[in-house]
Amino acid sequence: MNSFNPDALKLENQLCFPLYAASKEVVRKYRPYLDALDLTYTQYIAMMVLWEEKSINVKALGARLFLDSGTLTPMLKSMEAKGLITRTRSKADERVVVATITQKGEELKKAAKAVPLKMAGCISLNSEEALQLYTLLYKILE
Amino acid sequence: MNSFNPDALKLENQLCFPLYAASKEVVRKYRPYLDALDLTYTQYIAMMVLWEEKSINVKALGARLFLDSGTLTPMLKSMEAKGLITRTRSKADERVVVATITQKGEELKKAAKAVPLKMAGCISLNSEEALQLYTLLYKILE
DNA sequence: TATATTTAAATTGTGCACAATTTAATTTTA
DNA sequence: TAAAATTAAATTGTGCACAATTTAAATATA
Repeated sequence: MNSFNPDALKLENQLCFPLYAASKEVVRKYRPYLDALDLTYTQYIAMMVLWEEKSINVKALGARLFLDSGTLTPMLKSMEAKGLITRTRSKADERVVVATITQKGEELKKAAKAVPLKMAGCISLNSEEALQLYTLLYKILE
Repeated sequence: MNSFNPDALKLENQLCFPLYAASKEVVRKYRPYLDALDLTYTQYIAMMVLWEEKSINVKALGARLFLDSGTLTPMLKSMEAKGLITRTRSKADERVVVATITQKGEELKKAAKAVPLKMAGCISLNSEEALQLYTLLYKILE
């Protein structure tokens, strides 16, 4: 085949573009709620992992969040500076840095509990559509 | 109601997170194809608008791409430096800056034509799922 | 028609994101 | 077990992304 769809390069025919735009819009809508917690969006998803795991090394956190050390190292340092986590080298393997949630980090969870419900109200999908979207997105990620 | 779902703050229960992660992964997959065209992803979606419209002002472009002048001004300057567009002040309204595609910008379309098909091969959705995802994402954007 | 308001870009400043490289520790293997 | 290869974080450098402010032009209104 040697001809191409002439509309293939139209913005409205891209799947990537609404994905890119919707992602940014949703993160933007989080901002006022997260500002109140003094968290950025990236810090918020890192805190979700830490509220669940209590302790995790940089590589494993990166695998969960699809982020590398270039993004995580400065972010974790800033979270440490705010007292939300501690960063310690693993005794068993000095290459590994472990982030551990602090009491202050645990306590932030109380204030964060209201965020998901507030956000749900900002997204114009019903629960069936949300589940459908969730499933399709994870299909891309796997 | 005064109790909350205890799992509401788990990463795996968020819709925002796969949206955020999938968007980044898809943009990352574009990189090798766009590097070959000397375009960033943001420049690529701007070029899609310009291939279609030939000429557009910054505000209208921002409305199409969900981007503001803080992002567009430096990006359009860099596209101008590469010879893909010209930037001119509107005669009718000196506040308005119009980006217009050049011959070189038009010619880049030939090389770009293969990109959408290559990208489609990178996304693990069939055409029905892709349409479903497209529809859900635009529901969020409206 | 002066003055106030609104509007469009540009500028400034902060924080991601990520590729590429570096550093240091650990593991392999010759 | 010494050298090579691998691995985990950190570092470096570039380019978004966006809030907030500034500048300059156009429009509204007193």
